[in-house]
Amino acid sequence: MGITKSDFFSEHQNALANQLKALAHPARIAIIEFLIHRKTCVCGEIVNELPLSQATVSQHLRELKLAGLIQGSIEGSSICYCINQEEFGQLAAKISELNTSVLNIKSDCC
Amino acid sequence: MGITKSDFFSEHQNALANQLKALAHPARIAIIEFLIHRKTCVCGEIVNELPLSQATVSQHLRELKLAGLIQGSIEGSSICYCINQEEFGQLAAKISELNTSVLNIKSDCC
DNA sequence: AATATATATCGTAATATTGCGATTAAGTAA
DNA sequence: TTACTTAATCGCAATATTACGATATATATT
Repeated sequence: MGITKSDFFSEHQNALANQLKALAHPARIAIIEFLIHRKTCVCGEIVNELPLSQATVSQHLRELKLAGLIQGSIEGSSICYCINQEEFGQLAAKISELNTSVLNIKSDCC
Repeated sequence: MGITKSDFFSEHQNALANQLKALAHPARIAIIEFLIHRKTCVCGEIVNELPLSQATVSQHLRELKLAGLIQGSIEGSSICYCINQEEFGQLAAKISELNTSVLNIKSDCC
């Protein structure tokens, strides 16, 4: 990302930016949508759903996991992934809050 | 961002990823929050609010504008910025929709 | 134990982002 | 016109991301 000056921004600004960044890739959105579509935990099928190599998919899963948006548990020889509903809900709530504030703005010049 | 294989993902996945990416930086969140806090269009003060150079802030504003999240209009010798409430609302709605679907998942294994 | 399957990690090349100084462009004021 | 102000753009260096082949790890099966 280049030299991001995180130190100069607030904790919540950095935290929100990090979670949004985790979601801000088509492959990772596709993963989330797949997990949503299946409505349960998904074991070992995600790689086949994406037009990317196994290594790359694993990396994307890792980033979603690091951001707390998904979680995985070992299930036999494969790994089950599901969305962390709590975290995802909190992220959605933050965006919703921002939007509520946005709706309070009376823009009269732009 | 490296070689992102946008071609292999759907239009809406790429579009959502792009808007999220625009928001996924602490400086750009700070800009949005500043515009929210002021509750009106803001002319020529944004540079002073951020711990970044004028050139860098201008770049961040450009990215937010490109993503449609803010808009600017020339006002004398400076430029007034405000949030594009319509676009921002649509982004928030998409996240909210995703979250609604997430809440429908019954995760029983993770 | 040996093999097969599933996933993570390493190493690396290609590309993108971040940040800033310097410059440009365009309006305002003198 | 000249000087001042404000914001965009250029060019570049530093750093981050993306993607993948190769390899490692860990469990399951034979």
